Amino acid sequence: MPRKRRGPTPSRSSSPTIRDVARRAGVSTGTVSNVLIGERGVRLASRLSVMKAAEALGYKSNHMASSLRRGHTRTIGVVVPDLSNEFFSGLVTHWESQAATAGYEILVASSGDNPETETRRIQSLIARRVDGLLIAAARDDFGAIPGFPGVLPPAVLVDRAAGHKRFDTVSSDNVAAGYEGTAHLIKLGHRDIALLTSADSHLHLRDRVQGYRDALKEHGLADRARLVIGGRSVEACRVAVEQEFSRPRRPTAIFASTFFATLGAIKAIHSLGIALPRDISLVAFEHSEWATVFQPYLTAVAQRREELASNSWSVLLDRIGSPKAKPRRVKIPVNFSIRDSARPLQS
Amino acid sequence: MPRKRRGPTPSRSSSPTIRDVARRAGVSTGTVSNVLIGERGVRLASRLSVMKAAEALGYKSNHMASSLRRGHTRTIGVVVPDLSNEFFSGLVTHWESQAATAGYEILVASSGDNPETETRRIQSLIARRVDGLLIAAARDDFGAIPGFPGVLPPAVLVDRAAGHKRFDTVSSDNVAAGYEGTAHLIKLGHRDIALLTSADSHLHLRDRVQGYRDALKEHGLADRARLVIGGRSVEACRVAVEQEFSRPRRPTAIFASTFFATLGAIKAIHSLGIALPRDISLVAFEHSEWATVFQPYLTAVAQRREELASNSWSVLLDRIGSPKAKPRRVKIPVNFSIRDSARPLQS
DNA sequence: GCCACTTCGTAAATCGTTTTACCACGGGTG
DNA sequence: CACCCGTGGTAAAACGATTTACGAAGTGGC
Repeated sequence: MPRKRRGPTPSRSSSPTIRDVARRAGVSTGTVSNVLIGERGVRLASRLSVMKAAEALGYKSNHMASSLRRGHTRTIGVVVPDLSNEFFSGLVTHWESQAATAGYEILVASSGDNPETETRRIQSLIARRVDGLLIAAARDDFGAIPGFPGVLPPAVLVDRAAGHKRFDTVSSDNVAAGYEGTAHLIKLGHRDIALLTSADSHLHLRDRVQGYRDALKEHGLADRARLVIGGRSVEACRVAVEQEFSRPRRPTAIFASTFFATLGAIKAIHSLGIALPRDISLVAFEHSEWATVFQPYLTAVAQRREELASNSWSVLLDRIGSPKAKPRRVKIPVNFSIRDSARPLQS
Repeated sequence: MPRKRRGPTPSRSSSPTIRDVARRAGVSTGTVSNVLIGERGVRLASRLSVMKAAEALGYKSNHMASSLRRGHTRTIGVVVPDLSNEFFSGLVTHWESQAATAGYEILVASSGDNPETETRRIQSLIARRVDGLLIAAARDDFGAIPGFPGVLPPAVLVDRAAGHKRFDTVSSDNVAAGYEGTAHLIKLGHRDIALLTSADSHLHLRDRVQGYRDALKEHGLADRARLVIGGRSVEACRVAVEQEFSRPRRPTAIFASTFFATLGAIKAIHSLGIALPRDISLVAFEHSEWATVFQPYLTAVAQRREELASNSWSVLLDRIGSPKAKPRRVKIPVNFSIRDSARPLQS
């Protein structure tokens, strides 16, 4: 009783659908799908006519519909504290390129290093049913979020929250970073070394402090530790350094253990009228092309962004492939480059 | 004859659906939808029970399904040449924050400043049915892409391809930028001013050159133009400057009209052993926090990233709202800051 | 008491794919 | 010739939401 036909659906002005293609090629939508996806064999004649029809109509598969049916979106959510920080934009750049070659797209979200914002942004990405999440977390205690670990899609914690119990993590060896920079300064004869950091709230920052302390202790300088906690801005770090310098015994070297700390320390040195590296030595944390034009050329710790990115990407894909596997913990060494901003102590 | 029930669908381990919520609350899915969207009135009792059920189940609306039905994705595609360039990552940062507050998400794609890659990436974003596109284009002639202008969703061309006929455009006033920097150097007494640029292939770069020429002409120096085309990397620009300095009459000032040009010029100046700003003056293009610690403090043109970003965002939303309106062309002034790297010419 | 109108709810259609279940057709085999 | 099997095709059932069409109450006016 085929009298009562399907509603007209008079091919709206919007994109052509698989049905339009099927109609034009004189086959069913199933066949069109098979041609386009290549799951099942299709006779050459039909295949050709489908392809011609698709071409003629300028057909583009609707990703929404396809995702809905297949149950995955081929989309990865990326959450970073601050995209305008070159370290994170570098990570995202690498991820984007990995994604593009693997047929994925990435949704990026900024947390502003704020746990509440981060939670909201992650929720939103989950609602969009991302296949996976790459997170440079704003906090170390990820499991504590109500209802989180359960419904979270496969996720990898990058750079932050190393060694979390329930997630895969990929991060730099921050303890070694702190150790190496400090040991270098000690070897140059420095005894009063200030470690400048942005905050003591994050594990990865505390790890750098740990490395600093380890190096001091190893050289019998444990009681010489001078921890300066600036804040999460260049200005805050500058102020902190200036204050430190107003105290009785001035440090002869500064180890700036974050990007903000690096810029803040340099600013303070300028404003105090001290000569770098003659009057003070500096070991920096940096990721920027600017560092190559800065004088003196900075002795610095640099994280291997590319390795961090590519490792976390493949760990995430593995995790998507086998959700049940035991969480992995990848640690990436850092590069330490000895250049001109740290000099032997003049006695 | 309700004997033959619907298939069981025994609530897989994955996310709960609206049907699960409906079942638990003892209402229909339509009602649940009405509660959650708030389109139609629902009695308080039902509303409450729905909300309780949704809460208990941890229900999160499936964005794919909803997009498919509603015909929009609340997703904006963002295409930039290079995300690790601070200028673009700054734009994306602002866009992301606008998006987050407006309930959108952004898909980011890098073109590598390569037209073919750009086309591919845009096609992919279109397949994902983004509601709009923010594009810092890799080319000026956007209409020439086969089959493009037709199926393209609402799009705004940002920073590049200013004044395109068929698209909205938002960009800096590059002619003014070129003019202002040059005029400043002329005012300081310089007559041999080299303009260093990365390429002559892009309109926005040619505009800066235009401003440079305008300023020269206005001061009767039209025949003193020295255009140095470096390349799209710091190194290429450095080499170009060094070559320029090996020619008979050395310039007394450089106007670096891109980010790469700025870094390249500084590197060249260092390697040539010239003193900045004593022996040579420099006007830079910059966007980085590093510039604030660089000495001498750079006299520089800076684009207003935030205005660029917020303007393009709202133009895009307008365009989505009224697709038929005439293309708009927004031009944003630049900031020119006189600081220490350009000095009066010593005669 | 009857009619019109509002309010609230439901079933089913729809969005555009993919995939399942089934069928028709030939060709080979025993 | 009967049977089986592989191939290529189709109709229809998903996927999970929104929205339409319609019906059942309740309310108020006359």
